[in-house]
This record gives sequence, structure tokens and C-alpha cells, in this order.
Amino acid sequence: MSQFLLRNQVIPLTTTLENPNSKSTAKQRLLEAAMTLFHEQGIRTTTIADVALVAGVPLGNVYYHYRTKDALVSAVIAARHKEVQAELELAKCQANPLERLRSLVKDSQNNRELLTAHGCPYASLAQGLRDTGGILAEQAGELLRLHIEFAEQQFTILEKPEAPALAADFIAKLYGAYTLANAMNNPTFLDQQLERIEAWLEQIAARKKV
Amino acid sequence: MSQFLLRNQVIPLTTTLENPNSKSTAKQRLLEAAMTLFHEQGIRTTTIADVALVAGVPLGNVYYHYRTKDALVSAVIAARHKEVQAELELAKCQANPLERLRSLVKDSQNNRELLTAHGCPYASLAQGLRDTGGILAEQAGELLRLHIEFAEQQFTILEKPEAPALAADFIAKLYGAYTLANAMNNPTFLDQQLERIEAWLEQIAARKKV
DNA sequence: GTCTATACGCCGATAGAC
DNA sequence: GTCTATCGGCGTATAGAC
Repeated sequence: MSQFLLRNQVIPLTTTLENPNSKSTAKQRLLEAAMTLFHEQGIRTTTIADVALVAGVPLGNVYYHYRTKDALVSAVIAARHKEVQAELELAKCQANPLERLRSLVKDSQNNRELLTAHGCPYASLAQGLRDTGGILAEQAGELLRLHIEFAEQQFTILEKPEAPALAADFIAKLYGAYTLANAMNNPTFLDQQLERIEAWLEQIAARKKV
Repeated sequence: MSQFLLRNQVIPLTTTLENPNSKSTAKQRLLEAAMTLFHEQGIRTTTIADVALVAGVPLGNVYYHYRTKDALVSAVIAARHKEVQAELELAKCQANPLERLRSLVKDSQNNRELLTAHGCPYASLAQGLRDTGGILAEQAGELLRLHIEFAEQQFTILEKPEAPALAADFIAKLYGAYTLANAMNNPTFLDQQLERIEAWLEQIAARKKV
């Protein structure tokens, strides 16, 4: 396929972060670059050379830190896993379940540009690896399950007997909003849906127990 | 990247459909093969050789019918566009708006395996072309807009003042269910969500006008 | 119009100097 | 540990016989 269609000629949005006084190791910079580029461009579209360039590391050196591209993908999944867990731990600091669930919506609002431009990094990882059928696809799918489980816990605390179904609804609403906003390249659409999701959460929380 | 991760060594699920007595032209078979493979494997992962193999056409011959891979992608988008319009026209044959909306859910139920295994073909097209920033990405995004507009029409006929928001909710629910079922590789999850979407539709339709 | 052979560039991965 | 040079294979696209 022509380069025009499938590869950005332009320099990636995230230019070299190389900060001389930063103590970050080459390995860390490579991981961060890969996380960003895999999200922005997709795994297959991103070359090792791209990652090396953004991380400010010579091409051949990448293979010293990550023996194959697969290893790099695997490391990115692990890092995203930690990222989600950290997000959920932070959410748990909120006073009550409703606020904890709302903080997921707030996180989405804070990342509206990124989500609209490139979609959800977790779903994108999972989708990009689905065809491979390997263990990596399973691990990527696990990222979404973490969100669902968290939501289920909160709805359970709210004493909703249909907690599992509500959790599925909640996360599906979120991911559906990401998908549509991204496909239509419309951040306003995302804003509107997030507002409605928040309203829905409040309504569910206020609802009398059955 | 190693072949193991990013390419299926195995023969595509859709093997050569070459039916001797079928009158289908090579160009038609190429288009159908591309539609299937782009959905099953993604655009970038699918090579011209893959398409040629499945269509039963010699490699070099592909370029006689479609001058570049971009041209093939463009043709696939146009075909998907027709496909959606046909689906919506068929839905409009239903007696009332509620049934018309439900027929979208039924369509999803009928395609549960495909949707779970490979995700929504329209969203996947749109996402796969988003990075390119070209006109193709816009056209792919239009596919989803068709669904939203259709839903909005039906909610309007149902005299819902919040028809646009309800339409967005409805389609977002659907696409969210696709995304999660695909990422977690869980057809049962899709079934459950589709059931809940149908129940939600009925509840909205039955709701007294405000 | 149909087919084979091949040019050309890109990318993952390695070799080996320092 | 760091870097340069390069291999080998694949994928798009073309040349040119029939």
C-alpha cells in the first residue's frame, strides 16, 4: 500500500522527549515511546525505527533492551496493566461508590482529545492483537475486564442486585462513546455522551433498592 | 516483528470461494475477498497477495482491476456503505419505529460470531483508517453516522424530544457491546448486552411522553 | 484482458566494531 | 553497554509476454 495511506510521513506528534537532565534510562524511554506510538499509530504501523527515534536511541540498541518487537509489545501491555490498576486505586480513594465510578468518567473527560484522536488505548491494544490469537491478546483483553470488575464492585457496594449487568452497561457505554467519537472524529460527541453517562450513574445510584 | 505475532500463518478462514459455475467476475470476487479479509485481519495486515489468493486471481492481475491498494480500500468502503443502506432500507419495512430499531439488534444477534471474533466491520474500517487522515477516514466514519441518523429518525417518529441523544445512546450501547465482546473474545457477553439493549428500547418506547 | 517474473523499498533482526 | 552497517524476507507495484 502506498505510504500516503498507511503511514504518516510526518514526524510523530510526540517528538523526542529526550530531556538531558532527565535520569530516565534508555529502556524506560523506549517503553514510553512504544506506549505512545502504539496508541497513536497502532502496533503494526509503528516500526522499531519509529520507537527508537522518539526515544532518542539508536536503532540497533533497541534490541539490546527488548530482544524482539513482541517483547516490546508485551512490556507495553504490562505497563498499561499497571496504569489501569493505578487509576482504579486512585478512584478507590473517593468517599463513596458513586464518586468512584464518576472518577472513571472524569478521567475520560480529561483525556478527551487523546480518546477522540486515537481511541481508547486499552481497546486499541486488544483489537490490534486479536488476530494473533496468542497470549498477548488474552492479556490485552484483561485490561478491559479490570474496568468491568471494578465497576461491579462499586455497584455491589451500592447494593444493586444486578451489579454485574450494570457494570457491563456502564463500561459498554464508555467504550461505545470512545469508539464513536474516534470513528467520527468528534470530541463534542464524546463530551455529550460522558455527560449522559454521569447522569445515568446518578440516577442508578439514587434509585430505590428493588 | 516476528511473523508469529502479527500475521496468521494459517490459511484465512474464508478459503477460496471460486465457484466454477458462478458468473461472478474477477473484480467482484476481489472486492468480496477484500471486504472479508479487511474485516477478519485488518487492512494493513491483509496483503494484496492474500486478497488475490482468496479471490482465486493471480497476484499481478489485481492491479488491472484496482490500480493501487488504496483504490481497493476505497471500493470496500463504498460497498460497506451500500451494505448499511440496504440494511436500513430493510429495517424500514418494519411496521413501527420500535420494530425498526429492534431489527438492528436482531442483525447483531445474527452476526454474533463474526462480531465477537472480529469486531464491527464498520468501526474497524474507520479505526484502521483514522491515522491516515485522508478522505478515506472521513468516508469510513460516515458509515457510523448512517446508523445514528437512522436511529434518530425512529426516535423522532416516536415523538421523543431527546431523539438525538437517545440515538447516540442506542448506537453507543451497540458499539460498546461489540468492542467489549471482541476484546474479551466473549460471545455470551454480546448476547447479554443485546438482550439488555432490546429491553431498554422497549422501555423507552413505552415511556410516557414528557 | 490474463498471467509470470521481478524491481524496489521497508522493516525486523543480527553481526560485530568500539 | 553502545552504536553502525547490513542481511534476509516480505509486500506493493510494474514490466512485458501471451
